[in-house]
Amino acid sequence: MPGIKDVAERAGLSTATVSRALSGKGNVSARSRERARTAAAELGFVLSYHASSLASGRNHNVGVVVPSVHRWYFSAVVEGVSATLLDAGYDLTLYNVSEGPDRRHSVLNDFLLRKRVDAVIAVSLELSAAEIQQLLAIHRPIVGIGGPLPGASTIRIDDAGIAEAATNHLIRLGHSKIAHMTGDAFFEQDFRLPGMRQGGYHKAMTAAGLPVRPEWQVSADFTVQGAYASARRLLGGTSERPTAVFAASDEMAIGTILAARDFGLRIPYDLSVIGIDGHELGEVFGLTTIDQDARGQGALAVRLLLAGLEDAADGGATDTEFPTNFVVRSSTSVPPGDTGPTH
Amino acid sequence: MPGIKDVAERAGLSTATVSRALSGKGNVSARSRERARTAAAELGFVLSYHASSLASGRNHNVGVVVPSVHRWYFSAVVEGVSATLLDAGYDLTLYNVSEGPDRRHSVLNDFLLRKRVDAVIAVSLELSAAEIQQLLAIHRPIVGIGGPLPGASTIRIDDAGIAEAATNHLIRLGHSKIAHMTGDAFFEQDFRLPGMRQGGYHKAMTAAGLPVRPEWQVSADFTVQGAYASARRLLGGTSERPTAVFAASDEMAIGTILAARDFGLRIPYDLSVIGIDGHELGEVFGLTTIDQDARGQGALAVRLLLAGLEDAADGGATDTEFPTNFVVRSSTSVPPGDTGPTH
DNA sequence: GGCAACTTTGGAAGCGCTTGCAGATGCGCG
DNA sequence: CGCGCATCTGCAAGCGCTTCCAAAGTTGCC
Repeated sequence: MPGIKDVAERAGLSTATVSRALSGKGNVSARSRERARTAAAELGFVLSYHASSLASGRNHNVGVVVPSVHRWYFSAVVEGVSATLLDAGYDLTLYNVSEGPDRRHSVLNDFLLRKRVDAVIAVSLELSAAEIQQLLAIHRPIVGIGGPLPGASTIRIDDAGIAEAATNHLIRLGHSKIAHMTGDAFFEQDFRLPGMRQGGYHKAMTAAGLPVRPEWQVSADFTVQGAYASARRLLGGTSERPTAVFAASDEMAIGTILAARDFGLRIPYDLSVIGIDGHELGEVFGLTTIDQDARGQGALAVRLLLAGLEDAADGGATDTEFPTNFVVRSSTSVPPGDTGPTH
Repeated sequence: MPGIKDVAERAGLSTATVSRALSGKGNVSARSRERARTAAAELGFVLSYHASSLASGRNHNVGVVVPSVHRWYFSAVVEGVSATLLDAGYDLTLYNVSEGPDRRHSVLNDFLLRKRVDAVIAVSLELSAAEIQQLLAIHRPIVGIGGPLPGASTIRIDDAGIAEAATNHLIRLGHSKIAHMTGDAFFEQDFRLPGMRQGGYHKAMTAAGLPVRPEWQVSADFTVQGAYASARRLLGGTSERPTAVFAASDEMAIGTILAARDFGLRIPYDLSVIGIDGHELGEVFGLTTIDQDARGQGALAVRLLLAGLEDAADGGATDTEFPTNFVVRSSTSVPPGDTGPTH
């Protein structure tokens, strides 16, 4: 493998000049730059990543910690992160910690702290204050996607607000018997996202003077299959059936629709369903939802990070609210027996 | 940040001994090892990744190239890869090349070749002979998952065989009007997987003396929504309707089931559907399928790779066939009007 | 008890770059 | 024409480890 020395020799320059020429930093005459470039190209030379990282202290590598890349939201975020990072010439080191907190812990200690990454993006992961301090202590910017990360920059959507909006959409259509499907155990590790959305639902219901019936509060694990099981219980039970369901995610909304179909309920005539996410499958099910551009969130996270790395001005922690987009399709309409919206 | 020197000083040893003690390579007395360990722990010392890589030539990092981490199969493989790699103390650098061939190309040149990774795992990506040579030339073992990669080790399932088995399952139930949904454009970049599965279908049909009707050969992009659209055309068209559909993936099978339901077809009474994958949603839909353990494939790939790296005995290219598992659920049964299997 | 054969240790030379520093070169202007 | 300043270049000192080599310490055996 050719080294920078070989290039220098061939170009008739010193390694210092070649290094400057290829990296674009420092003053180099056009002639030298050209020579260095052609020599490098002719030899098929590529900088040794480790050598330059060691010498410069920069890695061009960011660590991404996600609960599970096999889930819709996280993989979408990772795609956004990946594309933006690749464009900027950065590597992405993936830490998929689906095995649980132990894995998360060891990843932090054994990998992230080993000076391999310039920064870390934590998706929907709640790090302890101590963990954040560790990272900040070694001057690694952190950005969290999906919730507050004390001391770090974050990107999040207005969970409470959109949940309220979703609920209000149903209320405005004339519904009063509105159930809510929220998240459960799996998302304990996250930023209490289910709680925030639930809060928005409560707020809207209360503001409209509607009862929040306990038997209409169900939960699932944010998957279609989990929601399907929960929805069967909700809709097939002996208690009165709601006329609308607000699910905290599109996958859960879809699970609910599937369960409803099993009971012969027609969507939206017998049951309105609304979700949150902007899942690709939404279209097939005609799902009304609030689209959060997960890829866009990932891309933004990277841009924030890189801005911070380049400026070196440690910018301080910022908290960015990412915009969402209400998408009305055919899974919501007026309640059964109703003739139109309340006004 | 403490360096190995600080540890050596504190432990009253040389850096050489500390290095050996911490890495476990070379002979070190129990006493020295203990001292080095405690000193390191007390100082919160972690090896600098780049420095040790540079000095040793080993990276403890493998590159994983996938078409898109947002798709079921790839993300499952990545999870398997990730878990196994993390256990072995390796980093995983993710190259998500969903933006197309240009991205794939630049990734290879700008990243993989920069000596950053010890090995690469390519998932369902067809690399050109030249690309493979480049990687092999710099002594980077490659393993491909999902098809033949000339010169590299591969892991794959018996696509033709399971497609044949799936088709035979339908034939044995008494079906003769069997449609096939195969993949399309997106998978051009892959290992002709659709073609292999199609081949198996053809073989089974022909062996049973059944016609392969062109109007029953449809294709989609391996997604639920794509298959849904195709299936609507297949089932809602004017031509005779098949009594069974063999879809080349579970997601496409699910899309087919959804479309069938739209037409009021009952599964499996009016239409049998079988897929391939072992998708989590299979259970909700009662989908009969052939389970390929995607996570397991990822894990195996890593094990092969590490074995190769450790032995340094460049093992040569191996081709491993990964076992699959037939899962019969409720989406397949005898054809309408039939009373039971043929024997 | 002495010698060969191990085991353990430290010195020091890199690994392949980047970058501070100082010298060389070029240019504008009085 | 000479001086000052800006631009370009090369030398050499690292970056923080690993590992070769030789020296020192142990052990076992005849």
